Amino acid sequence: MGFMANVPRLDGLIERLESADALDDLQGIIEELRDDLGVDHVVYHWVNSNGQQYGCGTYGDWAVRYAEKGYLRIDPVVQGCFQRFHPVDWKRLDWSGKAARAFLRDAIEHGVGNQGFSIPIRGPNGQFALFTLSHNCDDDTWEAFTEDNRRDLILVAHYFNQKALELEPGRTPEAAQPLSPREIEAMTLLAVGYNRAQAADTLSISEHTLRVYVESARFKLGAMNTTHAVARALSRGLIVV
Amino acid sequence: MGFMANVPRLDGLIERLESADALDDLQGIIEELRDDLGVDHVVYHWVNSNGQQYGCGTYGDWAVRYAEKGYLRIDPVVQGCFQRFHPVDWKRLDWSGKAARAFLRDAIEHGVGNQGFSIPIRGPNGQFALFTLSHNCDDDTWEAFTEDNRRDLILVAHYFNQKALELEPGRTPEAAQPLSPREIEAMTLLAVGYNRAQAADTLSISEHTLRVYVESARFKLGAMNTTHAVARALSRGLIVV
DNA sequence: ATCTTCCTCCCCAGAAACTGCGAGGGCGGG
DNA sequence: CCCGCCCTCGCAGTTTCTGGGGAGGAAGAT
Repeated sequence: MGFMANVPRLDGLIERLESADALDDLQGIIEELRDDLGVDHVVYHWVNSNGQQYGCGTYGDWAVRYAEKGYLRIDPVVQGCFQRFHPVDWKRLDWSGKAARAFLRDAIEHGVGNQGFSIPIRGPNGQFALFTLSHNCDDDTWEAFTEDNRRDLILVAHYFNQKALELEPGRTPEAAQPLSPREIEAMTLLAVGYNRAQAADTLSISEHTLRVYVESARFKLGAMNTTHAVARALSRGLIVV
Repeated sequence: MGFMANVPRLDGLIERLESADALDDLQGIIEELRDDLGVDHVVYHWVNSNGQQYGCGTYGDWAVRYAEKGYLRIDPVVQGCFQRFHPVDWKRLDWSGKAARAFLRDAIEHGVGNQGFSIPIRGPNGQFALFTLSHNCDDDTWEAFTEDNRRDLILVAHYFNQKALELEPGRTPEAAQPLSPREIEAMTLLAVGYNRAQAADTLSISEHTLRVYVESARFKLGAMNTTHAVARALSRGLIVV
């Protein structure tokens, strides 16, 4: 397999993905993909909304350092992809800011390539993941490579996330519990700045009733207070502001 | 051309999608895709969870009736796809329940095919859309057709949604005034359920100081209260919970 | 037919958050 | 050098939220 080849045997890869039945298989598949592509790193990174992370890939100790340092909060790749729909070249992200530059320096020192290409993927309940390629080369080479493989990579990322969703053990049971229509309305109004009286008035119900909805939603979401509940509902995609 | 052909000229279609610069172009592209595929209907449906909808497709008056009747709330396709990641054949959805069956009967009476295949797509800020094919044929034919075209359809749906996101008028990227590091920490802690005392303690500052951060963030975000501010910070990707 | 879930309404007291006032030191840019 | 922004801290009064009760009707599911 040569240097930065096109995605090879896409069919075979996706078939292997579909027949995988353990997270360890994913690690193997991702390493195979890295070798076939000829890039330095391939990483799948699950950004769980409660701060936990799951990932597999070829970053090695950088992944450990990343988690230890809490880089998730300042990583411009995460920040940028979270607001985008399409795959993004790292060069197009906002690397201004002291923290971002320090992060980048640290990353490169720990073996991450100077080039990167990340595909955001979103699933139900606000799930968010990143499928990332990283490599060391010049801009033109990287540009050509990503353009050639963009569509195939989108598909691979999609199937990879599908399998990861299936296999992920931490499928929070409480996340499955949906909110009732009234609860959604109530939470949405609170999320856009209404206080309880205003929200109740908007829904033409008593403030007490609205309170019941909010409490019910808070219970379902496992939240400690209203702000927490609204944050969780937003993170899980149950409401939209 | 012909009956239910494979996705033809995928490259050309995606190129047309990428060069589209108006929502009307999308309507044309979707009609072309329907003709090329040889299916009865192709529909792109933007489901905003606050009740607003945008769609384009070939449903004609059914789309109007759908909106008028508020079918969004009972449509098993929407309900089912919202909880799923992968494309889904309508047969695999839950059609039990009186409302669902009545809805299905009404749909078929208004020209919707007895077969359907819907691809859920999710974008930033909880955006959710459906890309749907519908047709009239037997189960085996439909099964074979969707299996053959699954990957191409996923890609088309992805690029279609990307363009729809670009062209959607309601995209007001409000000046994302950045929060200071301390403000981000404070808002993040509140978003994960801490109250002000706990958050202040965690940051090793006085509760009053924390309050100042929250007020400052609230002002920057144009929010009316803490809950609102946290919701906005989350929506704009300023904090990650 | 029964059971669960949802929607609606009520009271009260304590805890927490909001509003508005003010103050000082540090750090970087014009 | 001054201006603006960030970080830090205090008091007091008012409003809002939280948590504990209870209660009845309507709809859908088993």
